[in-house]
Amino acid sequence: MAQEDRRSRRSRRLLRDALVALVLERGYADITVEDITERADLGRATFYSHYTDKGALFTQIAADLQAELDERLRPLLNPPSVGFSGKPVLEMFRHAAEERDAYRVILRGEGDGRALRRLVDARTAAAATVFRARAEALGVTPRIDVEVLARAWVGEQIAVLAWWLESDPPRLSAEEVTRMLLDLSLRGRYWANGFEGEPPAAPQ
Amino acid sequence: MAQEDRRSRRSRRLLRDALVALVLERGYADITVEDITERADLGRATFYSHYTDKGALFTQIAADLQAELDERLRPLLNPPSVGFSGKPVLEMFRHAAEERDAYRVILRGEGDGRALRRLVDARTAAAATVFRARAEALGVTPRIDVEVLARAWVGEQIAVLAWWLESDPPRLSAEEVTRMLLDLSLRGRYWANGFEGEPPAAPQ
DNA sequence: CACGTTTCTGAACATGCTGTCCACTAACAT
DNA sequence: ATGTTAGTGGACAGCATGTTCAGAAACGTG
Repeated sequence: MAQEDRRSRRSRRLLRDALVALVLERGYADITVEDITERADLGRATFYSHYTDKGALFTQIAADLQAELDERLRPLLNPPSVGFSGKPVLEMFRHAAEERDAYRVILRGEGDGRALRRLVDARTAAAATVFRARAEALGVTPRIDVEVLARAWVGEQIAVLAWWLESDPPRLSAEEVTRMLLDLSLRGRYWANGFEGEPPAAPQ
Repeated sequence: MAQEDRRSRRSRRLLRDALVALVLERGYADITVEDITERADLGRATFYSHYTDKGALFTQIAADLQAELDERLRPLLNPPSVGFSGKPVLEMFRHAAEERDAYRVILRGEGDGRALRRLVDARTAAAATVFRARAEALGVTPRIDVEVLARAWVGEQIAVLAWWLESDPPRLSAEEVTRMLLDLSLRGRYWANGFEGEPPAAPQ
């Protein structure tokens, strides 16, 4: 009743780890299948018995990560609440911290950026849905196009996350960064420099 | 006194255009040097008399574009003004509209995302400088870390720009999108749904 | 433990792209 | 008209790819 042969699991894990490590060191394009199997201490033929090529392994890694993130965000996005708690953002940052290297690979846009685009598109779609639901619940028409709103919001998150994951050691905690992101996003940069005393309280 | 042989200019331009077109069609990784020269209607040997490899051509394209953008932004960023006019953002959007295909290639993160990262880092550095100068001129301490502020602001711009360049035909003009971006960035999403009546006027 | 099954492995192979070289021709600037 | 520079096609070795196969090793199970 075992789900899979232990050797297969081991090999896949080794190949995955080897690819991530090598991409961080030398970049996706400069790596050969043999580099990967050498680092993983496996025969080259073993690679091809698991994946059709380097791209397939990379795609799998990205897809797994994406699925894991979606899984963790699901309970926070469903049902959609009207207020912005910032919980999904914090959860993404925590997930990224746990899977730091894999995230760095993807956020660097390795592999022609397909994986990154996929991630951004998924988060953007989710954000747009929330914004639309919120506008409808409040019976208002957003002064800013929802698509622009969602792209900007996700662009902000991803850009800051990418920077945060590359800084070593991190000057700020996940909680601090996401608090800033949420604050900035809700209240705007206008207040960011201390203009006009205390800014209004953020909504719940 | 001619700066360069007409044939060289012609070949470089043809190779450049061919690469950009092919990358948009099939993606950077799937393209061979022969594909490029075939599309450009040149001999393969000609390619190697101009560039060492595919990456060199790509890097050159990205560097040229970057230099052109920097040139156009220089007068708008120097000297740094205290207020946010949004002019640099609009100028970038206009430049991108003129060089749409080349921008799309770079913003998709083709070529392992190096070119995109370079672009983002340059704009982030410029933004951070402006933010710091502004905070100092006003004698205030920003409530949000300047690095986070700059990363978020540039991430917003780039994400929206990438989306805008891919939409066809564009639903919004460059002026409309940049106005939204500036508005959003200055006043925040808190007001974006029509909360609390009129938001405060943006600073000059 | 003993069994049948699955995975790993190294070697060999054809294929395709790379980057270099060269001799020849065409296009150029003056 | 002339000397110079660029483009061309062909040939070449080098390297990574993806496939195949038969033997060895590790596995799950009863």
